[in-house]
Amino acid sequence: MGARDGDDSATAGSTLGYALLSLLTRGPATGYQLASRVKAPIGHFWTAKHSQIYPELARLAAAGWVRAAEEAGPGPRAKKTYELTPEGLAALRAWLVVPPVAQPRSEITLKAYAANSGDPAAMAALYGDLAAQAARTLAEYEQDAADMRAQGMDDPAHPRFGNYAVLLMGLESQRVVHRWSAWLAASLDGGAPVPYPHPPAPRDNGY
Amino acid sequence: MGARDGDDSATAGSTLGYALLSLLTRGPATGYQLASRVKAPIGHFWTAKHSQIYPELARLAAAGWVRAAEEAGPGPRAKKTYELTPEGLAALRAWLVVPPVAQPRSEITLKAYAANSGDPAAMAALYGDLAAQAARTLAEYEQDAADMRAQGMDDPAHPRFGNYAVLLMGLESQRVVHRWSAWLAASLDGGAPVPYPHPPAPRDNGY
DNA sequence: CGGAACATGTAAATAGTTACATGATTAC
DNA sequence: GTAATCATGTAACTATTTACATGTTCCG
Repeated sequence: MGARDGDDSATAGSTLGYALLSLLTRGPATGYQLASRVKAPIGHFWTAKHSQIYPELARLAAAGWVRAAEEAGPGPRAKKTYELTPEGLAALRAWLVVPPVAQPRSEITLKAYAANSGDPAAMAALYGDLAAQAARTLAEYEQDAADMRAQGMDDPAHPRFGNYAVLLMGLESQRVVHRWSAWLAASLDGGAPVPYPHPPAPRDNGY
Repeated sequence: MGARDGDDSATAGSTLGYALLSLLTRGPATGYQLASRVKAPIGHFWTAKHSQIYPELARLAAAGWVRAAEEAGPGPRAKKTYELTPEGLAALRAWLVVPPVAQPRSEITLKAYAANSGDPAAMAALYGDLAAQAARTLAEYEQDAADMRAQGMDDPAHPRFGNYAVLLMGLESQRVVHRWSAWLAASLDGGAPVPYPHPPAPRDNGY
């Protein structure tokens, strides 16, 4: 129970709800716009289809966390532009400092667990492709990160600092996928142990 | 449609189903044992509760991908020990070489996206804690990896090579979480741009 | 004129979590 | 004796995906 049953201050939200509130801190948007905003950069770590977004926005509105302004829209229904309310911002702020519990999931790692049961050549080809793909994505992200730094987005005071932080995590993740997939492909191809290319540790920054 | 409707060769499985088949390649097990096997090491990348595992095993048995041997069990019901059938192994092998599509999800990265909306000191504390936790987990995994290498598990011919591959991905992931969380904490604490401590690239291995 | 982008919804199904329910054996 | 471990299930709910449904405007 607990969710949206009259008492707005005790209302609990879903992860997607908070993701939408986060997106609305960048400015008002329609459900349609949120569906595209959810693609970059946070889409690398959380996704949702419009069929999940629309009902969730209705719940957020019912809880008083967002407010909709209606206009005549292109299709048969009214276009609704949502904005964050002060209550929504307060709810978001409270959620931000709760330690996260959700476990990460990775299908490529799951497949690697059963590597012994697969055809070694076919699996080496799969992981070789994944490594190549990760290398391309990595190059893209490195360019994006440089552009962002040029705009001062690496400053925590910049209103879109969060975009930069998420991009850096995406960049690091692609780097890991690249290195690990390439190692796995080489191991399966060679049929003998291949040492993992651990990078030397960078200097410590005190944490 | 297509799922388990009579024609066993065209049967499509769920990701959890394939995860259970993978676990059964390590030997027969009860649902209860699979629920603990799913914890380490693949639990870092895929989890399931027993309430999801039992019905899924029933579906796999109906599809002919696993076979159950019944014995009198401790509780009111019979204990069922499942083993992989040749059809199950064939299905697993077919799934292994299909490029994965599932997007990764990460709640800590999602929270970082909204970093500007949170209290900087509280968020720095949260990410500092996450960095410290990741450092502890990392040390554990490094010990585990060394033990596995001592047992020859880094050889792709070793029957539990997959465990080693998954552990390496876990290790790399913790390294990234540690470095990135510490960088984020330092940025939020300082209120000014902090350069990201990118490690120097290790030598290339051809992929 | 045809297709892409804009715009919003619902229905049905699958996936996953939390809570309920039962009972033996073993270790402290 | 009481808690943990072994062992299996179901019910209810929440989360997510896929498919259905509608209609405009703008670009080529």
